[in-house]
Amino acid sequence: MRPTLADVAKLAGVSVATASRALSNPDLVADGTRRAVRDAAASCGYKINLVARSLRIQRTDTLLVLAPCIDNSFYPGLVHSIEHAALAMGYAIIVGFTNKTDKYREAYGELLSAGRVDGMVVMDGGSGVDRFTGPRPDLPIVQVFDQIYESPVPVVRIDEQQVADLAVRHLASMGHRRIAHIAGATDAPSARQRRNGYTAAMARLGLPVDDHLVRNGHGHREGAVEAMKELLDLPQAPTAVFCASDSMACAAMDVCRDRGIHVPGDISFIGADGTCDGEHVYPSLTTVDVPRAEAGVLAVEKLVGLIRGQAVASDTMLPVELKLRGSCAPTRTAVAA
Amino acid sequence: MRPTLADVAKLAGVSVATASRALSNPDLVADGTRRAVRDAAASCGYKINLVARSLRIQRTDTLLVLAPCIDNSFYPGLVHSIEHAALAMGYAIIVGFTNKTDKYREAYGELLSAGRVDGMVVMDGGSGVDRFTGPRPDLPIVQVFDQIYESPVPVVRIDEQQVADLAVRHLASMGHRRIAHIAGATDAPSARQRRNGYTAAMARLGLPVDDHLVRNGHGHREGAVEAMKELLDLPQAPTAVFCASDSMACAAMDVCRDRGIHVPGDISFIGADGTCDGEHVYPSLTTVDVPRAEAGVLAVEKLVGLIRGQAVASDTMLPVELKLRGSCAPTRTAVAA
DNA sequence: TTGACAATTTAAAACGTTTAAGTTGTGCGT
DNA sequence: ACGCACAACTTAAACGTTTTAAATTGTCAA
Repeated sequence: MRPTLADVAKLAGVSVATASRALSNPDLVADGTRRAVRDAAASCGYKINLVARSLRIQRTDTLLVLAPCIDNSFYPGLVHSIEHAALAMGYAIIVGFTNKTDKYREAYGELLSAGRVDGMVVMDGGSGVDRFTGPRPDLPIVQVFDQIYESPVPVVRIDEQQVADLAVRHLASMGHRRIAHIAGATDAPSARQRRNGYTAAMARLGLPVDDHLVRNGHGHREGAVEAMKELLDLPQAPTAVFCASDSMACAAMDVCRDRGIHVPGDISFIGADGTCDGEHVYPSLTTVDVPRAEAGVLAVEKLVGLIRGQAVASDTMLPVELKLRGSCAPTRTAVAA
Repeated sequence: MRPTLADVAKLAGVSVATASRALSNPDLVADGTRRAVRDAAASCGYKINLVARSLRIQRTDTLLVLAPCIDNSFYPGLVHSIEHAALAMGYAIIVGFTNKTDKYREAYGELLSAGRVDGMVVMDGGSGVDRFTGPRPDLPIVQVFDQIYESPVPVVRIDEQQVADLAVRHLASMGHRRIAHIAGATDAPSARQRRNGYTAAMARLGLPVDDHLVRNGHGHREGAVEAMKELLDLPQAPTAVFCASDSMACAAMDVCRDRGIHVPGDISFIGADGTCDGEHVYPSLTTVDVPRAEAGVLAVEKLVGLIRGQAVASDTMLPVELKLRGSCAPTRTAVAA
């Protein structure tokens, strides 16, 4: 059997209370006692039982991080920064990948409801606000990017409209007028906002908003491939495409390569998210960078504030910026002019 | 305050013991009582406190999964299968990314030592057997692919020598004789074994083992880029390269593209791991596929067996297989012949 | 009416820690 | 010599469950 504090206490010839203090609150005991207890603990290989500790102090010092999936390269960096920030603040983390299914969402949500974690960072926009029956919103929860819970559950996010605006304006500045959009999963709020942002930006610039130029890529490669094929088969194909994610942009560029269409000579591409996906393709992908690392750190700080009962800003909006790489070029007419 | 079992019991007019039974062991109480307790629980929004439960039953029904990093695309699929298998067997999981640092390894290892999880799946070969001071080896631990703990801590793995053998034999069968190897991180046992396997396979086939043809890619893109440049600058460059991982192979192929060297016309590439990395590059990467999904499931089954005190096989070896794609071609001389 | 027996339910202990409140002992000022 | 402050330690309660062993019911046969 594993030695408990009682064993250590007996070994050191003190009470359990003193043993506890000596190990976790050393200032409160005399030097000699402290040493005796520590020696006793070491000699019998004592390890604290964190479950018992948590029950007593009513904290677990653990956070739950809920991400949609592990295979999308958008989240690793985000999870990483959250993990780092959490550990620095004395919290362990549990990462849960929901795979965008409610079954998993609820399974992990239980951990918060059942007190196994002190708070939760949700990054999973979810397939429908109404269907997600997560933990009660008055528990410590912070959302990142996509919103599931209504205000006042805090959120750290970016201006999704601005993402689209930067992308479209960049393409327009290079002379493009027929700019297409390959949209992300329709049930993700951020994808819908990017789509709206695209339409708004086009209108603002006086560019024709042709419904045929907006295709649903469903947020994954296969969808983007399909969408791109449709775009290329149009009577008047676009000269530029704004994709709602880098992975879709890469897939769409692959379609062009297969058809012998040159990027960016014949057609320009711009992605969004700033993931490493677009870094090692040819040509490398120009994209709108999302500050994931900052978002992660801010989310943790906010969550810890919430847990400690402090007041926290409920809505934080982070700036995005264009990351220029090699997939965009001026139109032929613009070059000729 | 959150309602406890005592609140539910009072509300239902029964004792705490009966309330507990009604909720977690329904067969042991009368129908009416069961209904009364359930109604009471629902009406006051009772949620069980898993920490208290764990303390009492001396189990957490949670497993720890230790992966080296989240950004390497090798692990997501593995973690995924582990997660799935664990949930199916009634276990929750905590995924820890060690980033290959001992600080993180120890931080996560504490969770096992301190009883916050029932067992651990380790996939982190680690930067040195001796430096890793993880949980005691007599706790329930299963290793996947890379070995940190000595036998008898069980391991699920593949024959790393066979990985190299398949790769080299495939290239040789296409007429290649000057076959180079870009090796992985020197401190990872699996990388060392692949390297040895390469040498052995070359020797077995009677091919010249030239020290200049073996380069250390350190397991990451940057290292592979450096290694590939050196290989191309050799007086006699190789006609084929076996890379210890897909990501390194992709990076190495990028170097060739930048230099105008055609793959597979001028030089052939074969990777290892079977990740999606090599799927969407051009040309797509021929590779030696590692059965990650199976390994994950087996590891969990083994771990749960260990936790339940059953005897488990200590060493399971899984077969690997060649996954043919587009990055290998016969040598010019082989074609001419 | 009584005892035996099964079906329910309950009281109380236990899991391993932390901590409020209480005890002891020492030194110091008066 | 007395009381007092203070340091050091201990006792005991508490956290919220589960479960053993015991108690309470009700039923039925003798």
